[in-house]
Amino acid sequence: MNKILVVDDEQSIADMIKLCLSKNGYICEAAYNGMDATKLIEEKRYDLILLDIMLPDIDGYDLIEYIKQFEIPVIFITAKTTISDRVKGLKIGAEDYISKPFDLEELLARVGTVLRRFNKTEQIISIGKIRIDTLSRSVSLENKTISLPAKEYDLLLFLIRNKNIALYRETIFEQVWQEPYFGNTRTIDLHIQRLKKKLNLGEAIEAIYKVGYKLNTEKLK
Amino acid sequence: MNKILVVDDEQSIADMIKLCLSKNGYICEAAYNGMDATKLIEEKRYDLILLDIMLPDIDGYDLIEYIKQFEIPVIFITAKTTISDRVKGLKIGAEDYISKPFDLEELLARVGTVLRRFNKTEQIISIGKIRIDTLSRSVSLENKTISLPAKEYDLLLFLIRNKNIALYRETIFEQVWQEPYFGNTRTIDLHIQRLKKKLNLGEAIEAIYKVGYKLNTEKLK
DNA sequence: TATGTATGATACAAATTCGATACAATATCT
DNA sequence: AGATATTGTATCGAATTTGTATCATACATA
Repeated sequence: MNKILVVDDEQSIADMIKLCLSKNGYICEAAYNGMDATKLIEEKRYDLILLDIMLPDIDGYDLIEYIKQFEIPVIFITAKTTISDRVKGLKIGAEDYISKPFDLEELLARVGTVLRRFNKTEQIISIGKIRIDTLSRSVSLENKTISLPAKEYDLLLFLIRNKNIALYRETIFEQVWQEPYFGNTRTIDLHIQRLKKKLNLGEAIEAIYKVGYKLNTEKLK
Repeated sequence: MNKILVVDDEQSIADMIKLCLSKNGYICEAAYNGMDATKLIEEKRYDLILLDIMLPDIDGYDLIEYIKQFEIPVIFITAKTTISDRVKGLKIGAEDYISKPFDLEELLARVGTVLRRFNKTEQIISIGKIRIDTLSRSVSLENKTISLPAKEYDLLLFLIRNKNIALYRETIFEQVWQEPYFGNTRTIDLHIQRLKKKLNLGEAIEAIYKVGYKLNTEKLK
């Protein structure tokens, strides 16, 4: 469970975000001004901070400077959308930014991405003889390091996080490739084959005819 | 089978939603005002309620308060899209909201998500000696895994979800094959036969002369 | 009971899918 | 830039699924 702090002086917005995140499996707290935020950050270990740059008492850019020492990733929430603001935010150390008014779906997606990027989720995943270190993005099979390119790694992680679930090609593509799926492409199949070969998953990754694939943990050797 | 109540004073919209949900495997009823809604909610056990907040006789926010005691998740349908409305809706206990005009696909997706979140969808379906895991898309008979191709699997699920109901070939075809039915084809019969054979359903799947088929659970061994 | 039609059974043909391989296009690194 | 690695497309063939055809049998109804 990841802990997230929302900092926004517009209480309604902070609460909405908090509610949304809470409903989606995060532990979430809100602060309505900069001072409270700093106190909370010192007290607790957050995995991510959502920060409105326009705060009444403290300048958001100062606050992010302060947060840096704790090595907590930050997503900017901002009404300002000029390029220069974005640049300033990102330059100064924000991991991402999102402009008001925003879609909660979008927010969730970004939160997920940043948390994953910082591997605030599980660090070591072991399954069968495969071991994944999400921090270093390295994979080993029977203690021998296997080098996996980005897409194959992402696909593997997705399969493992959804093990024993029949996954439609569409789902796989949209989650791993992050683009809409129009069918009639063999890209997924190719990558599946490569994974099977490299990690000896010939048995465990089952093709589901006309549907997609499934990682069957019972067939792991 | 999930039961869903749609509450909207715009009768055309309520009916459209009802039709859409019915066609997609939900049991759906509609209420066109708040009073009728409360009566229905007391009578029957719904798995989900789609609620327009702008009702003529009862305030939507009051209605949701009333629904709380039944622990039924609610999705707001709203024309209002201001942040403060969303906040109010979510704060007060709605699981999600969807703004008019909305896409029926989107509605279906959200309905599915909320039902899943509340574990209202059965992941495991057991019927007689047959057991289906809808997540892994696997079927077993007396604990032996039976591999079913896509169409047969879909057909089986449809029969089970509509057990003890006489199903017209037309209905079966349009639901399982998702294309219009022009008759004069034996496709369904074939698939029925294959299911019977593989799953020992010779008795239970009854042919209804000139109509179609019925899965009779009383004749399950 | 006779008759026309509907369904069951079997065989077979058409269509689709998926694994394998080769290779071209991109991206990354030195 | 050149080399290397990654990523995706194209093609082929085997296996599977899916649907049609055919014949036998069962059924409803007159």
